Order: sequence, then C-alpha cells, then structure tokens
Amino acid sequence: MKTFQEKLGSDIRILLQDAYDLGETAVVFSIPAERKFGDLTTTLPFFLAKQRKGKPGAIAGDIASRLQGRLDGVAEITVAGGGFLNFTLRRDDFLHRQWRSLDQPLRARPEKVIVEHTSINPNKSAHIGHLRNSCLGDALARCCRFLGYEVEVQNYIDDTGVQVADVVWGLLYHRRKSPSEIREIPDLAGYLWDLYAEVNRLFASREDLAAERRDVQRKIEEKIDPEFTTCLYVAEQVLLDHIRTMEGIGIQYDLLARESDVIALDFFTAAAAELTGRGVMFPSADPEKKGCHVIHYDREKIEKIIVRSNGTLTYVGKDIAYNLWKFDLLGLDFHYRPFHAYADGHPIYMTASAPADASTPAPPSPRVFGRGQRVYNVIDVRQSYLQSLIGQVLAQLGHPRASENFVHFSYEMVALTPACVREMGLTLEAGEEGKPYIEVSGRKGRAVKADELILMLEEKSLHEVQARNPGVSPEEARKLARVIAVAALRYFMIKFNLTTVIAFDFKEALNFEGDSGPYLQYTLVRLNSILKKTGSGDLETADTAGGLAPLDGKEKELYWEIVLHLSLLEIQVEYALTHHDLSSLAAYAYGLCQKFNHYYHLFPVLAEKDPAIRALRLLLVRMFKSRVEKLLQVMGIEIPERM
RNA sequence: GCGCCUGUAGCUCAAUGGAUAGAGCGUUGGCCUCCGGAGCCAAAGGCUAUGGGUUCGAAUCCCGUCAGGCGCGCCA
Repeated sequence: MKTFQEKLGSDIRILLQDAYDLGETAVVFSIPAERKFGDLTTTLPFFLAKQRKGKPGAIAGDIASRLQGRLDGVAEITVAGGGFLNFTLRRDDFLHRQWRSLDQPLRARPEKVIVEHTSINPNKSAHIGHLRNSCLGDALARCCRFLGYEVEVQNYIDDTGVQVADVVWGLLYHRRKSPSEIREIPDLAGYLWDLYAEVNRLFASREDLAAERRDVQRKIEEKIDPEFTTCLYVAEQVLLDHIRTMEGIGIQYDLLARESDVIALDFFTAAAAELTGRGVMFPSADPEKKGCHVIHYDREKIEKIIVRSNGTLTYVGKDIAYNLWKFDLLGLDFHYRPFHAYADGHPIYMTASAPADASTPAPPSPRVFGRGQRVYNVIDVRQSYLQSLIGQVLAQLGHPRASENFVHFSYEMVALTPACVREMGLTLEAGEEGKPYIEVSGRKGRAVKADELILMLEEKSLHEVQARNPGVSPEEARKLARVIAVAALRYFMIKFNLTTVIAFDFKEALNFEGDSGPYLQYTLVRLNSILKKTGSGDLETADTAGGLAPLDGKEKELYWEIVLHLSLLEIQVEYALTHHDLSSLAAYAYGLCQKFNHYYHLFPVLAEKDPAIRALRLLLVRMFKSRVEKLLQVMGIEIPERM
C-alpha cells in the first residue's frame, strides 16, 4: 500500500501538472527542523525556481494557492524561508490512517535481487573486517526484503586460490601433518589463523620456498593427493566455521557459489567466446604481455589481463563469468546440492559441477538460483576498479540493463588504531606508531578475530544481565547475552557511513550505552514490559475517535512528533537502499528511541488515571512497538525478553 | 605519476544543497514516592583543514593549497 507521503506526492503532481512540468523530479518531503514550520516540508519550489530561473518565493506562493484546500489530509499550506512549502496535516486523520495501516504489508516488487556478501577466503577464521562486510550485506538484503523484493543471498567461495594452497603447504610440509592428523585439529580455522601468518612470513623471507609453493598449487589443480583432498577438506571446514560464526549473529545465506565449479563447468569458456566475439577481449599488443588476452579498461586507461600467457584465468576473468551467470546471461547453470540446514530449518545450497547422484537426496523442491534482475556485490572499496570493470564489460557485451543494475556496494575497510594493536599484544612496525590507523591483515595475523570479539561482547552483556536480573537462569542469561551482544555488534557495524574507515577500538565497540544497539533494545524491552502489565481490555478500549484532544499541549506535541517520525519507516528504508546509506537507518532508529524515552519519562502510561489519556498513550506504545520492531529487524537486531 | 576517498566539539562520528551544524563517549551538575538508571534532564565545548568561486541558500557542489588513507600485479 501507499504511504501517506507517497499519496501526497502523487496528488501534488496531478494538481500541478498543468502549470509545472515536473518531469522526473520527485516530490520529496521531510520533517522540518522546527515544529512552527508545519509537519512536512518540501523544497520543490527551489528546484523549480532553478529550472525556470524564477523566484522561489513567488513559485512557492503560486503552488500553495493551487494546492490550498485540495489535498487530502492537509489542513494548511504555508510558505516560509523564501520558498519552503510547508504542510500542516489534519492530525486526527493522519493518526487514524497510521493506526489502520499499522500491519499492512508493503506491495511486492516483481524484481529479483541478488546480494553477494561475506565471500571470505576459506583459509582461516573470519575477522572484524569480514564482520563489517557481512553485517552490511545482511542489512542490505533485509532492506530489499522489507521493501518487497525477492532476495537471494550468495556467498562466493574461492576454494581454488593460492591462499588455500598456502595453508595446505603449511599443514603438509611446514607442520608436517598427515591428512589424518589434520582431521584431528580441533579448531582448524583458528589453527590456520596463526599458520597462515607464519607461512606468509616464511614466504616473504625465504625465496627458496617459492618452487615448493608453486608445486602445491599445481598438485591441487591437477587433483593430486594429499594436496588436493587436503585443500577440499580445509576449504570446507573453514567455510563451515564462517557459516557458524555468521549464523551466530543472525546472518544466513541461500547459496554458496564455489569458484571450483565456475572453473569446472567452463563458465569462462562461454564468457570468453562472447568477449572475443564482441571484440571486448583481445590478444595484447604489448610485447611484455605476449600471449595474454586483455580487456581495455576505459576509466583507468589500462589493459587488464584476463587470460595469462600460460592460458590460466585471472581473478577478474572468473568474476566476469560469475557475474554474467548472476544475470542469466551465460546460457549455463551450476548444479546444486543441499549443503547445510540452519537451526531454523532454512537450507543453504552449494553449487556443484555435476548433477547429484542417487545417493544424495535431491532437494524436495529444487529452487531456481541466479537469474537476478539486480545484483549487489558487497565488497570493500579496494576492489572498486575491478568491480567497475565488470560493469563496463556488461555494457560492452550489449547488456545495458544489467550493467545499470550491477551495483558495487562499496564500503571502507576496518582498521586498527595503533593503540588497539598494542592492546592486543602485537608489535608495531617502524613508522606505524604515528599512523592514524593500521590496516587489518589476515596475512600478518593482525586483526581481531570475529569469534573473539563476539565472545567479548557476550561476556560483557552476560555480566550486565546477571547483575540486573539476579533470578535469571544461567541458560537464559546466556541466551539474553547473545541477543544483546549481536545487537551491539550489528549496530556498530552499520552506524558508520560506508566511506568512513572504522578505526576499531574495543571501548567504542563494547559500548552499550547511548548510541548503541543495546540502547534500542532497552527501549523496546521497557515498552514491552508496559504492554505485559496491561490487561487485554485496555487495548480494546483504545479508541482514537476523539483524536489527541484529551492530551495537554506539551504531550500533544511530543506525541504527534513521534507519530510523524514513525510514519517515515518505509521512506527511510527506501532511502537507505537507494542511497547506499545503511547508517541512516541506525540514526533513524536511535532518534526514534530517544524521542520515545523522553516522552514516556514525562508521561507514565500505567499510572495514568484518565482512561482516554491512558488509551492514547497505550496506542502510541503499540504503534511504536510495531514500527520500530520492523526497523530493528531490518538491521538484524532482535528484542530480548528482558535485559 | 594517475584515479578514488577523507579532513566537522578533547575523542569517535552524524548532518538527503535548506531554516539556529547535531549525537555518543569523556568532563561538570541534577533526577529513583520508578511502566527497569543499559534510562532521563542540563552545562561547557565549533572561524566545519585552508584560500577562492557557484547559488536565493554551502560542512555539502566547482577550482586551488595543505594534510592523511586506499587503489593502479601474468595475486586473489
């Protein structure tokens, strides 16, 4: 269904169409800075003034006179500030409308969106950088779902890369583990965390190991054991570890797309035929790149190698093929097998290079993967140029729509402050002391492990929960602590702008007060506690027939302010999606909770004697709960029973 | 060298070209006869790095300067 603001916008377009050519100009409303400027405001007159080189004030005056008295739900239209068009709403109408539409679903949007996120190399545990990726990607997927899109979440698994090969070398030839010993390593991902850093140090300092390293890579490619089987085992175990970590914070995937399947199914051969046929890819003329096939990248005016002189594919080549598949532009498909089922029953599928044989149970109702109309790749900003190259290639291959709907959802990295590095007992290299922040690096083992951070958050919230709820059972306390820890983490990962480098700081991340996830939860928990203490009869008598009349002036204003802001939910989520600004959702949620805390501190609900006033306050509690719970759901934050 | 990003309160960050630049943390001072103090109220703290320009209006857009970060590989 349409929101009030959407309806108001389209009503205005219709009323103005004879006098003004609005074209594609959207009529955007916001809530004015001050109440005296009305309930909603638009800067439309300023835009029109610019277009027509007129005076904003005059245009605003003209528009106001054309609209005055003709807009449903609007009591008055005024002009202020030299051209702002301010609307004062019929509050009782608006309140009724909000109340009626409380649990109405949004219209479904007939578009399939693919969100790729996480995509961690399966060679060691996840770290805080990966957490930012997954929290953003998951919130993005939830935004799309909230707005009615069909969403498929994919996690790309680079199970063939040198990164896995390096830890395979480390296991077999540095630590000299046999395949059976490797299977007995308890926390393999954690074990590899240290091994990977160690192996990288060795490779950097000893050139004589280069041949051994290449040999392991070759054996994996040629499926020679024990390297090959070890590689498969490691990739799968570490992947399971990542899936477990992410499931713990409420993040799930639909499909795990494996690089080995992209290769085995010759996706690139099909892509290459297209690329060459259209003249997008061609043999390099550069003598230094003799035998390479390249794509000319316009933005940077450089040649990017896609096929090496030895005939193997670079990362970009595989990525082009994979992304063509996402849009169903390849004419090929993966095979699929069920890989894992989440605790809530949601299945994850994994790509496969051959149809399932009779021994593996076929999925009960095989679903269709891929065929996206829009693709979001959640990848950090350091890959901008490769991602934009893929966008360029889609256009050059004659798929302008896909190119347009191919979105690199880019975000800045998570870094460590020098203080944080020291706090973790790690050493700073020369010249790093004065730096504002230091890049996290799995290669150097310099990062905060995801599991460790989550554990710290859990320990802290457990401590708080037990202190505040002496009677609670240990099991329940654990459960509550987890829910609170997840909220703290996810809010922290979302609240920054995407262009902001998060200079990670334990104190900031572990903050449960003020601008934090637990603050939001706390607001809702207290509000739920009001509802619990309310007899069911109280809600039945909630009647808005008299509007806000029973309330006194101060309360009326605060009440109205909250109702007005609550009405922006859909608009805010849409804004977050179209502007790639998930932090605006955090700010919106925080602002709402602040307003509500302020309100009910001044105006107690249950203690109120006047039944009309009490009913109105309860109504606000209900509205707030309904809308803000949905908003927190978009951010992946659950409301605990108590805290 | 070329490209992208950033510079806002002591610190960490917000601010959809819009009305008096806002929060949290920290500092200082208040509020429990309470629906839970993970809360509420208040104070102090700003030449939005810097110099120009565009505009009815600039932290925001454009140009220059200074400072910092990240990319630019026959790695992924």
